[in-house]
Amino acid sequence: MTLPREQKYFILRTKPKIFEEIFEKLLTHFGPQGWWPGETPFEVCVGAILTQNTNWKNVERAIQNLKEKGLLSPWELSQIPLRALAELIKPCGFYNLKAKRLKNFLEFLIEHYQGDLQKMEAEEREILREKLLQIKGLGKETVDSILLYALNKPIFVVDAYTHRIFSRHKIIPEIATYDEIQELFHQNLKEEVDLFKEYHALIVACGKNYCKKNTPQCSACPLNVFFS
DNA sequence: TGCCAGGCCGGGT
DNA sequence: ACCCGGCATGGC
Repeated sequence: MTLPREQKYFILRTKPKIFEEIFEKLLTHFGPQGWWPGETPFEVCVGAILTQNTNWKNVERAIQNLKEKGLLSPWELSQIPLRALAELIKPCGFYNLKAKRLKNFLEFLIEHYQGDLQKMEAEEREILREKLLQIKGLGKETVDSILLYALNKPIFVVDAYTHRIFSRHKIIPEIATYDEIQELFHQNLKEEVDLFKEYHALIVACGKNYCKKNTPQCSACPLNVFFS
């Protein structure tokens, strides 16, 4: 796939190293982020599902509730009734939906890997990705977050911030799809887990602090130096 | 007060 | 193949 649409926007022609340069600029500005904010791979999986279209602060509350009840492990969490689970994760919103989605993921994890994320990690990346995408409620971003941050697979996580920041700076077209954006990162970066982890985290930092939805001018953004 | 947040699904064109 | 409403809480 080669971004057949709107190729005129494509800045790589004149700035072939732009993806690496942006990473360096963000890293210098924000410093290392050390993502994902979670103590265990399982907590990362739970957080990835709960944070769908949701402020991370609210997700922290939900996770804290689970932690206090000692439910933050696959077997424990699979035992709690759906209704009770929904009640516990209420602070993160969409709680009925997300309770079911957690259950769907747990069912898959236990059925195929006996609740052992290390066994899941042993799977080949693309095979596992396709399997995870079959789970109802897990889309590309959620699955890729789990693959990268919980299972250490080299795959780039694309999110709303990635799309907004890179399209706003004319690096990608507004209509670019998830797959197209992801492929650009893969084509223009070394395929390293730590790089992918840090890069996505830095994009989120930039999106939260500067490239906000309602401030299109983005005046203090450290990336403006590329387009002055 | 209203808009936004680290999406995804299902039904309708 | 897109497009859109629904899902829901808490922060600013």
